[in-house]
Formats: sequence, C-alpha cells, structure tokens
Amino acid sequence: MNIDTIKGFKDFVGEEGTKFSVIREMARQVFERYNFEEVQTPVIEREEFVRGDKVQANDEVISDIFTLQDKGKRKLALRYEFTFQLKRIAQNKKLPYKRFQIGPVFRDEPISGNRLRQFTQCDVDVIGSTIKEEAEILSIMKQILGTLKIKSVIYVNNRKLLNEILNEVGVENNPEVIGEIDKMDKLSEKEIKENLKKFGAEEVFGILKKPESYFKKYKAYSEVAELKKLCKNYGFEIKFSPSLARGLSYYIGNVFEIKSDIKETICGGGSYMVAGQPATGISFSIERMMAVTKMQIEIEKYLIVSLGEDKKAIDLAKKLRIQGKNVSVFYGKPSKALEYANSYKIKKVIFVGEKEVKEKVFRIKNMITGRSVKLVLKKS
RNA sequence: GCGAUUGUGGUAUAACGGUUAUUACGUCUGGUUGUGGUCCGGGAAACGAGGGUUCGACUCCCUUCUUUCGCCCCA
Repeated sequence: MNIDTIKGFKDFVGEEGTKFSVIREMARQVFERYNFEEVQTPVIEREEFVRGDKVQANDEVISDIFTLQDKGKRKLALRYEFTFQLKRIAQNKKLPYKRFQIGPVFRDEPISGNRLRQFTQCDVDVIGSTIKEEAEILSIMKQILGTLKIKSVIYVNNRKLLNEILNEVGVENNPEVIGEIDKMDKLSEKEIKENLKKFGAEEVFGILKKPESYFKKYKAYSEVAELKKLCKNYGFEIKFSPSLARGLSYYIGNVFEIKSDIKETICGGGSYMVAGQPATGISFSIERMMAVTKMQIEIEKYLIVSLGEDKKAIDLAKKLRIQGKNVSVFYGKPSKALEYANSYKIKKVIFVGEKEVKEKVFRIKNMITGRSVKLVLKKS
C-alpha cells in the first residue's frame, strides 16, 4: 500500500509543525486586535454554492474545484476559498461586519514549489466597507508581515480604472483581456502586445506604461489616491500598479497584491459585492508565509532526566508546567538523555538524581553553551 | 490538464543484463561513560507500480504513478 501523501498535500512535522502553528496563532491574535470575529465554516458545501458567481467567469477556476458526492447522491465540493460562504455568514449582521477565518482550502490544480492543493488560508473581510476599511485590512497585513520579518511590497490597482481605460480605447471588458493585462510584468513587451492585438487592445499597453500622474484624469483613480493617503496615515506605503488585475473573479474596486522574495504572490485581495453590500477582503496562506519568513521560531523546552528518582522528577516537571514551561521527563541514562535532548532540540536539561535530591539543588544544563545554572523555583 | 524532467532503505548515495544490491547519516537494540554530541557490538530497512523483451531485468522497451520546471491560474 502506498502511504505517501497525495501530490499537492503535505505533512507538517517537527519544526515545520511548530512554525505553522506559531504563525497561525500570531495571525489570529492580530486579527483579534482589530476586533474581527473568528468564524469556522464547513469544508464541504454544495457544488453549485462553491462555484458561485464564477460560473460565468472562467472555466479554469471551476475545474480547480474538488468535487465529491455523498451517499444521498448530493453533488458537493470542497471549499476553494472562504469568500463565498460570507453570503450565508453575513446575513443579518450589523454593518460593518468584520470577520476572519483560518482554515484549509482545496484546489485541484497543478502544483509547484510554493503551490499546494490543500493550503491554509487566513482571510479577513469587512462587509459594508469603504476605502477606510481597505486601508485597515492592509495595515493588518502589514503588521503580520512585519512580525514575520517579511520584506514586502503592496501593489494596488482599481478594476473600475481598468474598465475606464478599456472603454476609452473601445475594447470590450472581457476576462481574457484582463488576463493578458495581468501578465504585463511577466512577459516581454512584444509578447504582451501580440496577445493584446488579438483583442484589438494593443493601445492599452502604451497607456499602462505611462507614469502614475497620467492616470489622474480617470475618475476611478481617486479611489486609488484615497487608499494611498489612508495608508500613509497608518504609516506605510503602497504602490500603484496599473497592470495589476487579479485574474478573473468578483472584484469591483480596488485590488491588492503583496509580493515578497518568491515569485508567487503572498497576499491577495480587493473589494467586491456580497449580498448587495460593498465588501473588502484580503487573504494569505500560512504555507507561503512559511516559505518567506525570516522569523526564528523556537519553543523553549525542558527535559527532566530521572536518574532513578522518578517521583521527584515528575514532581519537578509538574512545578515547571505550572509556571508555564514545556517539559517532558526522560527515564534513562545521562548520555542517552542528552542525545535525546539534542535530537528533539530541547535546549534545557535538568538531571534529577540522588545527589540533587539530597542537596535539594537542581541545575539547568544549557545544551548550547554546555553550562549549568541553578534552578530557582518561584514560590507559587 | 499540456510540454519537458525525475525515480535505489527514513535521508543522501554506489554499482551492475547474471548468486546474498554499496556506503554514510538517521532509526531500533545490547554494553560502556553522574553530565553530551563518545566508544564497542547486534538488528530492521530500498531498486515507485504494472506489463513486456530475455535463459535471466534495478539495468532495455511500454504504460502508469511520482518528483522538478514551464504554460494556465492562484495564496
């Protein structure tokens, strides 16, 4: 029997496992600081619901949805992202409604280095939003990225602005043209022009290459300008990128994308409509953050080695746990214990043997320096 | 999904159309050492899967799966 993980799925073991949960917990706390409320939603939903409005958008996305059937022959699907579930969650909520969610989403799509078919999305959304909320969620991201010591650039554009430009040159606004525009910073000038030509949109290229000041003449640029100003108030900069489109989907106003050292985008989002309300949201995946973070993630661990003093060792472990330390007890010889500590990156070792018990002095051995210091137990 | 690429114990590797498939690390185990990354001994564990060619295939061929990289799209 083959027990390997399926292509695009991954185990997180050891250091990766702790790194994962440290990032998740940190993100959760930041979201809470902004009074977003946490929700949990089912992984499985009706297929038609998961597909949502994307039906008319592009077949590609739909083929990326994992589908399944239950015993009652219901057509079901694994959630592709979280936003569609807001249709249900946001009903009858006083606006603005701020919620966040962290959990796995599934996409049956080709994999590569930083792309998985199951990944953990961290998503914040505000229903009943204005551009002020857009700035707020960007500042949330900025804070998380800062904590993770990730160098990043936030790019912004506006879908209405793109529409204005397309109208101006008399090109129909279709997802394919938008798709080509989105590739501007990826392909060569020649390729882009050729691709755009197919839609009679080669003129767009020249416009998108113009300096930012040129775009002031478009009405929708004011939304970008406003967001820029608001972000400045928060103390960070964002960059206008007229070719940023974010593929297909439901965006109607400002769209954002955050880039870092890897070629894949690390955060993406924008403003859209849900249940007749303007909404804005952004999300990132823990897996991709793990790929770029420079943060040193370490959990302080203690190993108590019982040298024939099991009861004392367990007592000591209990005391340390009450103080909030992470501790495990090892029953065995000193050299094996130290080897064990090394192998699981346990940095502090305390031997509990006859001598220690008699003298009532325990020493904490630091595995990196090799030195020992006296253990002082706080009175509790 | 398409195109290219990859595949030997957990990891990293060696060899070969022909007996029992190399080595290292890790892992399990016995002994030694009251303060380490030792030392000595023993063990488990691999040719991705299926078919074909052949007297004989880990080796050649086909299929499939897997890996990696592009395309498409995305976090």
